[in-house]
Amino acid sequence: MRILLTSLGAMPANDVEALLTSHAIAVEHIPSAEHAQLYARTYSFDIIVLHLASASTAAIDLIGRLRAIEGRSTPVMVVARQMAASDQALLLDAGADDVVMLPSDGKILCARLRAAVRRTVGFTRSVLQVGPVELDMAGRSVTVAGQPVHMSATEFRLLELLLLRKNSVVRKETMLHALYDNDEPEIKSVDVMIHRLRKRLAGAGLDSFIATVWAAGYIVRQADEPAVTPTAALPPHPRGATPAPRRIAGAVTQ
Amino acid sequence: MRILLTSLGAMPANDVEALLTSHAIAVEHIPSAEHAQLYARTYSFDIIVLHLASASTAAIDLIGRLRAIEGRSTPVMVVARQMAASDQALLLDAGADDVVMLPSDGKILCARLRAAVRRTVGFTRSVLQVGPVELDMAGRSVTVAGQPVHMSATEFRLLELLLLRKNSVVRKETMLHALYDNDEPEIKSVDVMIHRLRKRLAGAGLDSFIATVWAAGYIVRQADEPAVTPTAALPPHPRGATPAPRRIAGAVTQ
DNA sequence: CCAACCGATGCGCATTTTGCTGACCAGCCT
DNA sequence: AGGCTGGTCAGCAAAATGCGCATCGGTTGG
Repeated sequence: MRILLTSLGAMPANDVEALLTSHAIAVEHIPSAEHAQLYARTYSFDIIVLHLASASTAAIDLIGRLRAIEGRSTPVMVVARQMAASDQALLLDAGADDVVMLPSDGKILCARLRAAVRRTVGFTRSVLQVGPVELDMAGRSVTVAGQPVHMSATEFRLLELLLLRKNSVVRKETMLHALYDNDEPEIKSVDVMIHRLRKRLAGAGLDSFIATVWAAGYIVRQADEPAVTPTAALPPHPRGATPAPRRIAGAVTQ
Repeated sequence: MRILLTSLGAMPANDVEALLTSHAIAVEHIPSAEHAQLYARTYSFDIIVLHLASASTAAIDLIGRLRAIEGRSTPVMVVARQMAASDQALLLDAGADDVVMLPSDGKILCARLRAAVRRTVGFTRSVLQVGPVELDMAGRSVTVAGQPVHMSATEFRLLELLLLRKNSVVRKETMLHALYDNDEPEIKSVDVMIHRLRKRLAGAGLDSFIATVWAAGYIVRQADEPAVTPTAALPPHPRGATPAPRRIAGAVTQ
């Protein structure tokens, strides 16, 4: 964990440094806030600890500037000796991730440092991607090669289903069951929805993204790791490849 | 801001509830931790406040389970009356986002709540900013392009909800639950509220800030940051499918 | 090798679902 | 009393959906 420790004004942060180092946490102590900004801009830290005397406007500005550094994700923790409650609230609202009053227990300070660092990592947006198609589950949006593509609700859910089950055949009955809670329409509607979905994708310049598996369903194949070119590698039809004449066995998802 | 308040064991959290409500923060108080888990699984909250007596293993388990609910990492704040430093550190390392000792100043508690919530959704200050819109969670004020815009209480909470959930679709049912503690009105009221909120923003010269996602809800999208997308450039494809509608409808980005 | 068959595809229309907007009325707080 | 707020309703507009029908294409059996 890389920690940048600095202070504003004439605050000696030596005691804080001693407290942290005594808990086996290495800090980089830059006494001048100006230098600290340069430092944080050049190198990357997990957290910035700011030793303050009061909640001055200069301090609030500094918090804002430190947070804005490096893709605005570095957490800032403020330590101070004495501070009014309203000032603490002010600093928190201004962007400080935590405010700790000194003297503080070393264990707590370290745990708070870890907590602040842990929080800022891990922004995962649920995006399914297969080839040029990206589907944002949270934002309910689809892009093909970066271009946004409009989808109706059912089309979206259908594409979501196919992407979740990529590389395996999805049967029409499965789609019907997944798309409708109850009151399922005729199975033919699935064909129509597939057709409409294909038309949407074709409108974005993407053809044959959803493949038809005859008498089984549909499939979206992941094309990454292109050791073999799937377009050319599709044999017309291996005549004797299917020993079972009527039932097609294979990777069929329920 | 949607807050779930619960406690472990026989801890009455009524004083915490009173403290928060006295600061105009609405909480949902579920006395039983078991029920609270079910509740958090069903609805989505911005933060879970957990009233503890001590750092028991049950408490640590509960924190882990609450955090893991529904994929979305809901922040958990622990409030307690007295606790050893090592126990506080334990809870923080177990996944708690903040630990506050009671009695605490209401201002600080609220500011810490705001800080914990905004961190987990990607904001850096308690002033939520998306495009020209700035919403001050602490000051309960809204500005559009620097100009203050008056909002009613419901409109403010609705906008706050949309901003906290930026880039993800908010369903109408979620809004209904977030806007009303009990006695929910009909779902159609959400349409009207959105309409009124849009009219406020339009009065400040801002159009199509809140986009409709058909059959799903509403969304506020943040224009993507200057991060360039070096996607393989596809030749411009002929498209006549999207004739640029007057009103943004459906799952279309931007 | 050919033809019949059956599933897949394409298209258009009528219907249903969903969203938008203005209006009305009932509380509530000045 | 009067304005602000908030819930409900009705009418309208738009999007989405289901289905019928025609056609295409592969599979299969002779």
